[in-house]
Amino acid sequence: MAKDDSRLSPPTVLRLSEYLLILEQYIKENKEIISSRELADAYGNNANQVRQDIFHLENSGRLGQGYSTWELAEEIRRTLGLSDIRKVGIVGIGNLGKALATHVPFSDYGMSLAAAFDTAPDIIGKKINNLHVQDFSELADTIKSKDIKIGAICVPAVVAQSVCDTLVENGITGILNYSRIRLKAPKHISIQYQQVICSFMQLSYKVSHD
Amino acid sequence: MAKDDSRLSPPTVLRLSEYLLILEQYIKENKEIISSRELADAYGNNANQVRQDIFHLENSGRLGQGYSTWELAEEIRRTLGLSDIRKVGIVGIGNLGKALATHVPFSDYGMSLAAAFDTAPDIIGKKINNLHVQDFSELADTIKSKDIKIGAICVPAVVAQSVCDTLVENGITGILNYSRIRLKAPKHISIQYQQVICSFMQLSYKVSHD
DNA sequence: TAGATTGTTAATCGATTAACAATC
DNA sequence: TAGATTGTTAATCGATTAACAATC
Repeated sequence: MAKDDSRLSPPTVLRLSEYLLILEQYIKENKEIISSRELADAYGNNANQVRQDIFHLENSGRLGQGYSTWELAEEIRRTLGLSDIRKVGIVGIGNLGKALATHVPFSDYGMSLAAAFDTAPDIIGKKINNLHVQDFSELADTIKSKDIKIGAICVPAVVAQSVCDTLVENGITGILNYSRIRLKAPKHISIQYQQVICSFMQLSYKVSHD
Repeated sequence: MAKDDSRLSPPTVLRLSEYLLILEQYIKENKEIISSRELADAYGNNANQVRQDIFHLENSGRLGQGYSTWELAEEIRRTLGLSDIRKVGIVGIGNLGKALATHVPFSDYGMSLAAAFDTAPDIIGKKINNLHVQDFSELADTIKSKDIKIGAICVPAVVAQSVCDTLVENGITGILNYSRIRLKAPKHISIQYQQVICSFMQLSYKVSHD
């Protein structure tokens, strides 16, 4: 039964995560079945690509009958490593950090927000999403004791690298970087860049070529 | 002189925008020259790819001598359509919208934040980054009179589609979507999805395969 | 000059699209 | 059964990597 374990390509991983959002919508509306055609229409690609993506999962739909929305959602979650709760920590509770902490539905997608850190005295101790913002100096202890493996960096550029270093020293293996600099880290650390200004620039290019 | 005008590929456009951030750093540090090797080291890819990306620009470095940081930056800006100021409007001034409005350095990259909208009475009228938050009902008039072409949607999922429709009706051609739903819009509208939870999921996959 | 480094073509690799037999 | 739809292979397309002559 075990399909060959080779890595999924980044574009496929991205699309699978986006399919999941669509599936949740379907599930909420009590739709139990979705075809590759429907999913493609909702996503904006084509049925061939949807099937090819799903083909890489270990098991999927029933020949000729479409996919069970919740079975497919579950399978995507499992494949993305979201079956046992992944704990996330956010460093920097400015507007952006606050937005992540309050609006990202971690628990709907197999994750949990386990800690939030800042250095500003007027923010430390505040409650946010059932969590007390902790002093940055407690970071090392907390991420070790809570076994947090993913960190989101939402601090100003000048301190981002040092925050990164601290996270790495204490066992974080995945970093989501919202700061505006490239981070240096050992190769075994996965870094995902999420530079807002770059999205606007990409859009600018698209807009100017239509 | 005109190089063939064919579109740059999305991965190339993304990288170019990211190179620009690195170049700005170099320029700030008064470094005038950068080699493909250095840029690749800073970015985390290889010199071949850097040169291949730059090759698609109309003009670039000097054979054997590396690239002038500011000439290359300027050329990237030009290519991405950032030479004449692109006006951006943000809809939804919650934590996320506020973060975009206050922390994204639009003006450093050939853009300008020209308007911000919300529906909450306690937010409307507030000053944010030299801009008064306007009532959503003024959106149509404002984006037409100010000729805003790019809109960022930072509203809750339930109203995102209707905001999108309003933007499209009034001449917006590029949309940055931070809401958690897929938007339906005419084909000539460029939509860039920026779903935060999906970045976390991608990271989860990476982390679980190391 | 010699070493460094670009511009550019060619080769490789990987992702998307197309096609269709198998199945319900 | 016939129509719909999947699983899966093959063909196409595009992006990355390698290589090197040209140039400073």
